Amino acid sequence: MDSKEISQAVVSRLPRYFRYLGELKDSGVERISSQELSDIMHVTASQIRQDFNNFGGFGQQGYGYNVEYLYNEIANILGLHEKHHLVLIGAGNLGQAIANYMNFERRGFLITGIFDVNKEIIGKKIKDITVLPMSDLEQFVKDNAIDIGVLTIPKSAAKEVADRLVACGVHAIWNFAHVDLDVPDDVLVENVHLSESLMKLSYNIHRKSK
Amino acid sequence: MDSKEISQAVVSRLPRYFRYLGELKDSGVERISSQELSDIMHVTASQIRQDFNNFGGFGQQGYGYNVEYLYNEIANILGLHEKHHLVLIGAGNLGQAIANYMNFERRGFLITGIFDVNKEIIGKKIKDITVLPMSDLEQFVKDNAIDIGVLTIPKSAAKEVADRLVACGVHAIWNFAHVDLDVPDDVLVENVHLSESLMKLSYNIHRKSK
DNA sequence: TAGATTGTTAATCGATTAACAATC
DNA sequence: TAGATTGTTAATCGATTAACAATC
Repeated sequence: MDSKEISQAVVSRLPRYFRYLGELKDSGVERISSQELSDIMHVTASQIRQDFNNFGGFGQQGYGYNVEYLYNEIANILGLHEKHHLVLIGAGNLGQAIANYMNFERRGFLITGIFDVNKEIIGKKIKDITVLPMSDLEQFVKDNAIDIGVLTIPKSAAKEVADRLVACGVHAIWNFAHVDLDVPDDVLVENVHLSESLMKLSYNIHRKSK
Repeated sequence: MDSKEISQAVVSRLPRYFRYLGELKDSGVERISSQELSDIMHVTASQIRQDFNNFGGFGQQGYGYNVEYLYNEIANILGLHEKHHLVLIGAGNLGQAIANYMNFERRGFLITGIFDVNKEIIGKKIKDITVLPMSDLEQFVKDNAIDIGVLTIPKSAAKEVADRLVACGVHAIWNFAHVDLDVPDDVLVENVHLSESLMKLSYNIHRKSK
């Protein structure tokens, strides 16, 4: 069906379109042209039209785009109308921050299980979810149709836990550990490497000061 | 001096090179060729050589690259040999996760002040640092030569706080709030938009399942 | 209908890869 | 010296921008 592959450059711009369209929708804007959106988002109108047309014709000549319609189409493209069940491995500050961030839930990302190695934390509740020991992981994943694993653990443990997740059927990993995971081709990994982000900032500070 | 501008595509690969070279160094590897590094990192040898040569000739024909030398050069390029003083605004879970992540400190990023609006949190200590009220922000930034502001606050407050930081001289912002900040040209912003990262993962899951 | 704005093709720009001469 | 591997130029590939015919 889908013949041409969409580049990740395009994909990485979709969430931002989605955010702006959501804001426009919430403020009651009904229609918008690529030029108006271009002015607001500081990307070229040409790129906006090219990006949208990767997925089909959402606009109308002489009119522009209907904000609500386009918003929903992008939600569809991003898979935000589907529910996802997540396990979060590592209930430290970062894990808790993610578990408590309600907006993910609103978009269909349901934190279903939380796991940790620390006996002090196991058994406690985070957002109504009891933290379980790592030994329960495989059974839990199978029983709860988990499709995303979130790794908020130190890099030393990340590869082993990733292997365990993959072995019991998880096919997508949101990885906050500062290590590159080595998974089969059909398993998706999305990395959030905070220290790399900070180093980029550092580079630009350093360059500017010269 | 520096005539040609380095593209952000190159810059965003540097931290990863730095990480792998650090690991090689720690495991006692003395020299490495672009081909060997290519095999390990899964990028082309050609790209590795091109990337490094943006900053000068770090290798030697017939030999390759000295791991420790290259590691230090990249640290220099990234500005990791300079100290940075950070204020962290928002002492929730995410703020605490960042404050407690020791590795930033090791690279010269010193969390010097922590601020919050919540009276329950103000006065408490996070990693030996007393959380201060927002009213102290400007004076603190001036007194402590702060050069980076970290925004771990809700999007509703982010723009206003960013303006305050910029007004008192902060020229770099590490922004975790899900909003695009509008700052003067000479102020650097590095965004970490977690929900956009998760949506990208969602897109790829959704696409794969078709 | 006339005006506006998309969808799409063509042109440009930039980034990646390939090739090889320079040289350690 | 011969072999290896860089530094760098040239070729290719892909992404962005410009232009405009299609059409609402």
